[in-house]
Amino acid sequence: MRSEDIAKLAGVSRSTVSRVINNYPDIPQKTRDKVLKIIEQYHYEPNTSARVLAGKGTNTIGFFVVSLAEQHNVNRIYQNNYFAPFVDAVIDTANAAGYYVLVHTVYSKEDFVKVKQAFLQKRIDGGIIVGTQKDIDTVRDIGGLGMPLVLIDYDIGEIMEHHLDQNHLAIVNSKDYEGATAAMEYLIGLGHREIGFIAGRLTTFSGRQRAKAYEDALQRHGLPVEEAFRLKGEFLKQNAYDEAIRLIRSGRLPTAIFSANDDMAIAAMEALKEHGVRVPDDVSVIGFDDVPVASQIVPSLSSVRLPIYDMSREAVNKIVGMCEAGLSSFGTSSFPTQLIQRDSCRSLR
Amino acid sequence: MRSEDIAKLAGVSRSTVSRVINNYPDIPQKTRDKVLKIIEQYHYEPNTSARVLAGKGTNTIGFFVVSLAEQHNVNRIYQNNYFAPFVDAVIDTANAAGYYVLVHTVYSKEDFVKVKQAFLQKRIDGGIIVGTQKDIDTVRDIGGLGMPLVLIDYDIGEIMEHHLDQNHLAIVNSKDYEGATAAMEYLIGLGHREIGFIAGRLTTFSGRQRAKAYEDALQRHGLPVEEAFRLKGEFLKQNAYDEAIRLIRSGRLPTAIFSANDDMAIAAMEALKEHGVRVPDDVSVIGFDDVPVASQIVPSLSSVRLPIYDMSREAVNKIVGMCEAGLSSFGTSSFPTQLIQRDSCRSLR
DNA sequence: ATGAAAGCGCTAACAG
DNA sequence: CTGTTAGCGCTTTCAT
Repeated sequence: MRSEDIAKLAGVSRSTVSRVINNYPDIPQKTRDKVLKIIEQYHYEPNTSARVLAGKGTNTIGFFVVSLAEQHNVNRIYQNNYFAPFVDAVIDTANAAGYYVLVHTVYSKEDFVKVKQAFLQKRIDGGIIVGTQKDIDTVRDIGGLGMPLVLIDYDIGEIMEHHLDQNHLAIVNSKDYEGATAAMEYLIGLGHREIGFIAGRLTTFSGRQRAKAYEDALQRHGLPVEEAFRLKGEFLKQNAYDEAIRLIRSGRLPTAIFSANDDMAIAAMEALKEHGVRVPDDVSVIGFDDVPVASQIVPSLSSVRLPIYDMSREAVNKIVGMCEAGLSSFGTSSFPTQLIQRDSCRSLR
Repeated sequence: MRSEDIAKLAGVSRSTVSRVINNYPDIPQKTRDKVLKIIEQYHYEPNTSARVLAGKGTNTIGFFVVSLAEQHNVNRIYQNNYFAPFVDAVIDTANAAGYYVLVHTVYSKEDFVKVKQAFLQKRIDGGIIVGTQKDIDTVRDIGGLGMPLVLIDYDIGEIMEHHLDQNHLAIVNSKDYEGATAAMEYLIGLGHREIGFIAGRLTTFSGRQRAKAYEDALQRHGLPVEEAFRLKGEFLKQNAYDEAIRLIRSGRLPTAIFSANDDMAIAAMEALKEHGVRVPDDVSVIGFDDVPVASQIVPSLSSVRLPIYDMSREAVNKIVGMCEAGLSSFGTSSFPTQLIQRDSCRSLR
């Protein structure tokens, strides 16, 4: 069933059918109804490819989840408590806005060609990327295509510095620095002076912000900076677990550990537990992200809540705005986080 | 940049460019290289809409997640431990097979028109649906379109009974009946005779299978069938929590509870804990799905593991097979489950 | 207010 | 082996 068939059945021309479909104003109600009736009756739906080829948008956005470090992990992002909510929230919001969503995962540099192709082949009107590495090439590559792009968790400084075209680019972040600072102030307020840190991927903006907040807090309060207490977790459970074991074996433990995300905090807690170190009695632990499990484990994990739903909605709104109105809404939206106090931290006072 | 531009630059015709792109055999290496070089050089990518319009496939599959009961829950599927892994596994597998994935959520009957449109508008070559209700209309509607369709968790009996065209339809299930039976046998083997059940949505195939296995097990062992021990959870945490409270207040508890999924089992455990009922000391609990959290809570939850990754891969393989070769691979693939014993069940002997 | 016709970028007979 | 040509189904000037 093509528009021409509808046209014949309704006794009009294809142009008229097209006008009805696209809600052109100068068309009498009578004609409109006549055409609409046939369309209904035959369950006609215009062919998307033809419409796109004739100049319409695809009404589809791409959502790209970048997780380069997890390349060799079979249970990949769905074991990752950070990305899953973004995927769902973006889909929900975009669907509600009448957009289809093409979701693609990026585990390797090569996967990026698929992302680029999605744009270049005109499969999507615009795209959202989450988890981008501090890799200006990639951003320039994709951003240079001149198509609407929203980056979730990216340093606006990078963009400015490299003079990227900002007309179809937007950034959505969370206030990670503030959130991490809140976590540190909380621990310090509880009387902790020896505080360890499990770092995330420093190639991500949030990873760097959280690390910097840790360092700044120590310095601000004149607390000791122990290299041995600084673990490299890369946002991954396994790494955090291994590093925690190493720390335990070293014989010297801090009184508190701030982890750059909950997944790693939980992994570290497992390691501690297995070695007879009690949380929070011996060591306090606080995470980041406030993933659903955080409240379900024992002891429940204190954390910093990330407004993932708000961030996702903002990202979708921005991309839709750019796709439809050609709105060049450059700028960073930064969403506040919230300290969630639970049972994994104890006061030393 | 269009194929014509490439043609000019390479000194050939558009057809030749097309032949190179589509890997036609009868084209000399020299010509091929010449064209390929220009394509590389200009980062040319053929316009998907044009290719599709000219008869090619979209190389895109749709993945539709149906969760009708959660319509009014803001934190929807990403709070759902059952769907999230499917989403990710399908995307991963399809991406690896060179396919793009259009993901859409269905929370209401109206959302189904979006699903139908995705097919009718030729946005996808085929689709996978998970969570379909026992609603043959929907299946007939979508299946009647004549496009490749794979249903995850659906009763093949429904298909047969209604004489649906089976040439482009396949079903992928897990052995829920066997899995639920294993869970029941496990509890019974531990000496439990009063066993409660938290039912899932009986409109889903797995929901019905799990319920039937419960009933059959009781009957087979001549155990009492207490209506009061049969809770209606609809696969939702909140319902399970509320029902558990009701059961506790009734004053009579079974010695064990089999929950049709882990989310509900965990919710029930919370309710029990809040009312001073100890698990597994007072009541043993076993769930289904073996979601990641199951092993992380205290006590760790015994469960039945679902081979989500295998099911997803099979679904993708089937859909890809049907899309590419026009393979009419009708039939049901049914994947075995695995009983996972943890700390939430105790022996009464 | 509506129809005719050109064209979007590509593929696939058909010729040669 | 390669070029010419006719669509694929729709939108959109341009006429009328």
